[in-house]
Amino acid sequence: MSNWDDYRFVLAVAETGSLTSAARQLKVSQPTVGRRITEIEQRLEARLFERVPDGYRLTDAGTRIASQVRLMGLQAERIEMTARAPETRSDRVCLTASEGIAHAIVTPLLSQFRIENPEVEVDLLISNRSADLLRREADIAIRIGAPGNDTLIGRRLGQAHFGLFGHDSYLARRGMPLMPDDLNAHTIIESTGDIAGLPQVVWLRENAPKAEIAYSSNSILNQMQALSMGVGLMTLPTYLAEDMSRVRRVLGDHYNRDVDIWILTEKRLKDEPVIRSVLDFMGNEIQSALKRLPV
Amino acid sequence: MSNWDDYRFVLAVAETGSLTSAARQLKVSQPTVGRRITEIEQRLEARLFERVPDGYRLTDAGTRIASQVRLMGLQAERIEMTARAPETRSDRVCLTASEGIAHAIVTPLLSQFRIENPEVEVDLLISNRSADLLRREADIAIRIGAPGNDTLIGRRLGQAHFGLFGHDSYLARRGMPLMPDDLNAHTIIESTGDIAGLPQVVWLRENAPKAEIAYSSNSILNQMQALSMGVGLMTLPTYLAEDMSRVRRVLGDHYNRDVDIWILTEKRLKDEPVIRSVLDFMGNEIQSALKRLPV
DNA sequence: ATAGGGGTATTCACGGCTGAATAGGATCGA
DNA sequence: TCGATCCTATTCAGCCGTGAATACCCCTAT
Repeated sequence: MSNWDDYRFVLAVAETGSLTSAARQLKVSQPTVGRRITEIEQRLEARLFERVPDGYRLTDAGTRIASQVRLMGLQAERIEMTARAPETRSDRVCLTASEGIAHAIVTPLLSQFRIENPEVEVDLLISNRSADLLRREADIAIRIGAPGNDTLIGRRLGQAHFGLFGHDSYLARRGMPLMPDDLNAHTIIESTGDIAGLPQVVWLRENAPKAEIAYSSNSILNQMQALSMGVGLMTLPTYLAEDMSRVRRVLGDHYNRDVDIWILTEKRLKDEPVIRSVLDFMGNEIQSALKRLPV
Repeated sequence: MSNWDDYRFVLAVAETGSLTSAARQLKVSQPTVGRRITEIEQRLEARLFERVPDGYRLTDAGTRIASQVRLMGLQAERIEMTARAPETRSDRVCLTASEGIAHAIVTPLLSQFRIENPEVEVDLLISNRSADLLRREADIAIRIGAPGNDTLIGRRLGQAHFGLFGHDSYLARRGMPLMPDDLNAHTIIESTGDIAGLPQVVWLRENAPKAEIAYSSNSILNQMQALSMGVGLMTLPTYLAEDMSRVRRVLGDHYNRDVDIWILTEKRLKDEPVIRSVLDFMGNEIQSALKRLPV
């Protein structure tokens, strides 16, 4: 990992198509650009540019890398923006939760919260990446699993229960699986992206390696849409399943996973009164909501 | 915009807490690190570190910037990963669309597509950032707006129509707004995050600057949940509104925005047969689905 | 053919960045 | 109180990366 600045040169050459014009743009000399490029090609052990008579052209590998570098450039710009932007701490609280938790638990609670605390504005950020707190894109997170980082603190609110579900139309067509092995002859709805690594998802994938995958997405709510169209079987927490019509649980105790739900915040924020009020309200309400759930 | 490499130094000092140990980690000398830090502080015109007796500590501004720099570091790592990873092209097609389009249009079409093309696996990525194609996290995007980048090509599929909607329970309680000005006495459901800048969202914000914001989120489907609980008024495309019960349109022609829907892909990909099949199927089906929509 | 305008590769003097050395401040424990 | 041990700031010789200059390659228009 050395010299990020070289990437700036890659970007310029990729954009302008020649060392000379890249040098003009970067306000350095042409030999310098040339050297930097060969240097980074050696470091990455990959040929990024093809030397053509009228300049430098991206190779296939180079194209792939250049698109990544472009993002790095955007991030560099964002840094400068952040530096120039004045420090703001709004009286607005940003809460983040996964799609499913937000849909079934947080959104219904939020309107109640607003009635009791009309002066607090709450913004709900749907996201499955737990980096959001550290990035300061959110102030409070409701997540599966304990704080993984020591700048975060939190409180365990209870458990969510996951089961495997199918729509009546699917089950009528394909029959009801009775044992985990039966899943290999079934069709499932798969999770990808940020939610691909959740334990309940991994279990299904490992126990039904031969099952056909009919639909895969990073969005639980969209998976539920596919579920209710009878596309396949799907892992679902009971708090989402109980509101769906004509969907029933399969495999019962053979597929039964419990996960801990936590409410988290950054250490620095925990004593701010606005944060505190959301933290306490949401914590208590979700805690009792989780207790009411079927197991 | 100069010398991205300085950010690497910022990161090291932020992590280690002193010039000396950062120098050790970066395998350069302590004065070099010190110079680079003061240099970038001057460039950004911001004090990133506080000089404390036992080293350098991030200031508040520094903390904000450091978290951005960390992302740049992740991106740098990703570049190196990309460079080392062998070129792979799976037979899986990744499609990306916004939450709402995915929910109402793409998911229903996907099961049909699978029946006609059982050999093609399609993965659906829900996202509102249009960078996904450039990042190569997805192969095909269905988006609002034309390709903004010349490595992308696409085809216009038609228009979606946006209106302002309220739930019966809300309208009974608060009355029906008749003119745009009336909105200032109403409560609205607001879009934040990636979808905050969409034209239909901006229109509402500008035309109802005094309206109370009852709920704000980056997820349309969660906003719809709030809408159906009668929390407030909300901007919605007709393809989502038509499936909601007890929700009716307000302001009629006074709030009426049309946006173009496009299907996009990267130039290099457009001739791959697998991509082609998804592109054609989705393009045609969405095109005729959009034509059937109420205006 | 040939001149001219695009480009890259190579050379070499030089200026700026680097690092070793050093001075000096703060804290801690004997 | 003093030495040890962290740390930063400053200095200055030396080296490395830079840029002007140049050779040369390729293409095109005259």
